[in-house]
Amino acid sequence: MSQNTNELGDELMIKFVDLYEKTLKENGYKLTNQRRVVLETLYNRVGEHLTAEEVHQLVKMVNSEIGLATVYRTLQLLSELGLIDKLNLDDGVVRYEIGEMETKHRHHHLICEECGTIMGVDDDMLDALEEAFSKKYGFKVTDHVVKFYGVCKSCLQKQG
Amino acid sequence: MSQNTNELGDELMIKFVDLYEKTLKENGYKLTNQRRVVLETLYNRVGEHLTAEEVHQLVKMVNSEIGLATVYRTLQLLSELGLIDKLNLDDGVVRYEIGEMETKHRHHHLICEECGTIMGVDDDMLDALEEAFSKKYGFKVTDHVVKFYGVCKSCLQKQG
DNA sequence: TAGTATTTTGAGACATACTCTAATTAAACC
DNA sequence: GGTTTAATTAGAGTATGTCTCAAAATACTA
Repeated sequence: MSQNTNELGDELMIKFVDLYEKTLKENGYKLTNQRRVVLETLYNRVGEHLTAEEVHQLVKMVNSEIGLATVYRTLQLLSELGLIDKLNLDDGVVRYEIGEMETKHRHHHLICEECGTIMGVDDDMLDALEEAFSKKYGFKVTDHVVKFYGVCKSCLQKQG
Repeated sequence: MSQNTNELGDELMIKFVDLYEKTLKENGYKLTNQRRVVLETLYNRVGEHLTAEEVHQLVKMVNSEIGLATVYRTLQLLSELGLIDKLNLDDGVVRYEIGEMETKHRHHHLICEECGTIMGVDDDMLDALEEAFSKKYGFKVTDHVVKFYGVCKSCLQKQG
């Protein structure tokens, strides 16, 4: 049985997994089969915001032996390493997503309160704001989380 | 026994509770004794970021009969009505805070990763950003949550 | 390649923040 | 004051997420 679950030979995915393996190794972690499957699953769902439970369901389709605890641990680890993004919408579940390889992992979210759609938006408009805060409050900003709530384009259109 | 737990006759607090009662009534809710105690407790802790459990502890000092579930419900309700702010730092507990009456309840937070201090910051620097998003993505922003992580002034000084 | 040390995993028990239920109590409105 | 409606209490229940520990996989060394 192949170690790699991607039988189609998707070059991009291989490149992507290689890159992530490098980061794992640099931090003293191993790219296990389970971690690879989680990564590939996320890769196949770029732009979606999945809960640990959802990831577990998807992952089990590839390897039904993988446990929920492993998925939780893996998502947490990948998130700590900055390989994936964690998103908390205050609805009692934490979501994770993987970004495009090229873009920075850090971005904002537009959350539609009508249909629940979550849009990831890459934008560094906040860099200036960070500097302003540094000066004004003597606070050295190292990271930020920004969520915009509102109504998305398509819901606005439906409302007329 | 007095209905009002504030025996000192703090005019500001009375004014404050009156204002909040008005908002509750306008939305079809009653200002019960329990809700008043929760409000007064928060009022006495302006600027702090309390968990439901902490609020419950404080509230029980005034009226030991008040249950935890009521505190949870009250905090949720007040938050929905915009009377208090909800803050999620992703550490498994939701915190609540009450703002000064004069200032808008919506503000940003600076979270020090060294000492855990949470600073509330009133600033409308994001208004411009909201407009930019509206134009760029056709997304009508109605609210936003912004958290800055980093190192606070006093921790920076300690580090030298 | 065999042996050893270190990580990682899996299953399920566990922890904990929060919510629901149903009977009781309190508040609002004539 | 009596009626209606909303709110509260206590504790059982729910759900997300974590911990434990034996077993397995991986990396390291000879």
